[in-house]
Amino acid sequence: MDHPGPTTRIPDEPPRSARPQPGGPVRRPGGRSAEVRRRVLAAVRTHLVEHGYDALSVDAVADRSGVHRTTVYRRWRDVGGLLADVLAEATSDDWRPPDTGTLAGDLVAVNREVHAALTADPPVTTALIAASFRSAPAADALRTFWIDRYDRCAVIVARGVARGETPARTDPRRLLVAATAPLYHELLLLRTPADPHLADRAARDAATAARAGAFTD
Amino acid sequence: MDHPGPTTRIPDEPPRSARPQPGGPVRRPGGRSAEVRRRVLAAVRTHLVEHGYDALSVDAVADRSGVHRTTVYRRWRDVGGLLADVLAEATSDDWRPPDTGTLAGDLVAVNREVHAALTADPPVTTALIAASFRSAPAADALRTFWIDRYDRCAVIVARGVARGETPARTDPRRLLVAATAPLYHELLLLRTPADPHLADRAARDAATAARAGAFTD
DNA sequence: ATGCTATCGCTACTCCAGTCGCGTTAAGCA
DNA sequence: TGCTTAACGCGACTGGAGTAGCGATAGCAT
Repeated sequence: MDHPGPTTRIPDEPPRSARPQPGGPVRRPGGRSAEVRRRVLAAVRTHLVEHGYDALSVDAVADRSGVHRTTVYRRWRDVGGLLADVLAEATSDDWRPPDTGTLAGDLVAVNREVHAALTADPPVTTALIAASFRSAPAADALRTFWIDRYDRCAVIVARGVARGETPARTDPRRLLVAATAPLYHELLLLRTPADPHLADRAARDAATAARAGAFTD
Repeated sequence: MDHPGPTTRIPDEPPRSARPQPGGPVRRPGGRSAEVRRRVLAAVRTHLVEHGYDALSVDAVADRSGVHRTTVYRRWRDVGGLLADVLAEATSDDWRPPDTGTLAGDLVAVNREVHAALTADPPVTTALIAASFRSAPAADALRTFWIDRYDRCAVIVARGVARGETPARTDPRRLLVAATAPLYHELLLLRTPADPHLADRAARDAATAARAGAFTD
């Protein structure tokens, strides 16, 4: 599943105030509004890397980005809104689930992406999930994202059915949740130290279950 | 797994200030300290029922319990500490995992308890989990609780092995996490509406997986 | 009954999250 | 080029989370 992961690049922070250029006005693609957004989101990512989620605040982001705190409150409402926007910026509309040729392979690939997102630096995904318990914008963004991603991944199960790897009546979402839920549970709720085999094991356990007829009524 | 559930009884809130009784001093079993604790924890539960987790605060609990806010901060540190103590009060040292005669039956029984806890009123468990992202006392209490409960449930898997329902090499914790994680994932992270069949399905899916040799390396 | 200690209550304080009103400025359009 | 509007900056404000110091009181031991 597509989450912001370690390959998400942090763009350089632009200068605090753009200086007039020789020969013409300062160029601001997307207008002042877009530049404000770029600076603010860059500040969120940098602050997360350096200080973690607990230290993330609207004031901290405003100070680092040079955008006034009132503007940040006005546009993003709270820390959760900031994180939701960082996620929105980082995720790709054209993301597609992996296609490795086997159900287990696809689930392993998805779980590796989820694992990478949950252990990434900056910890955007874990921060957004934590924020979702306190912030409506964060909860909304997360729900929307997950609905979309679980929908897109249904094709993994359809391929499995087509290959005869799993019964035709397999509930796709139920299987996908079974594959991914242990990662979220272990890393976010139980807070167990990251186990490099966790993602693959959970995926393979789910594939074994599917083959055996689980996830069907 | 033992969570405070709908059967947890809310004791009546004692009067704000105990009045001298005819013929002798006010009786305070456990001393003033114990009475303060009873009143504070009762206030936490009542406030959760009436206003939910978002409205829970140290000041609200102090007002409702008649215990000074400084005392509440001093003893419980934050809202998470309050919720951790409510959990401690409600959980039973002698809880044992269910023993229904089958692996699937045991997992279903555990999952029903987890489901009851996650959908209970007052929502102590969900509140504590939400608070654990912000409060060290809450995170510590939850971790300790879960380590204990997953350990105690290992016997469910041992019985399954003894009955020949699952291979001898089955990893107990991995199976238990696979059975319970979808409930937490759906109800707390994905926030999907409570599905009466969720608990049973997740449990049976895990039992099917175990029978098929999942959760072994 | 008295003294000591742990616990609690009280008030004032700091700091931070969040908001408001108003002026400034960027940007688009006629 | 000028006007209008949207977005931003600024400073002041409110309310709530959290803390500190000190006095009062409950409870226990002598």
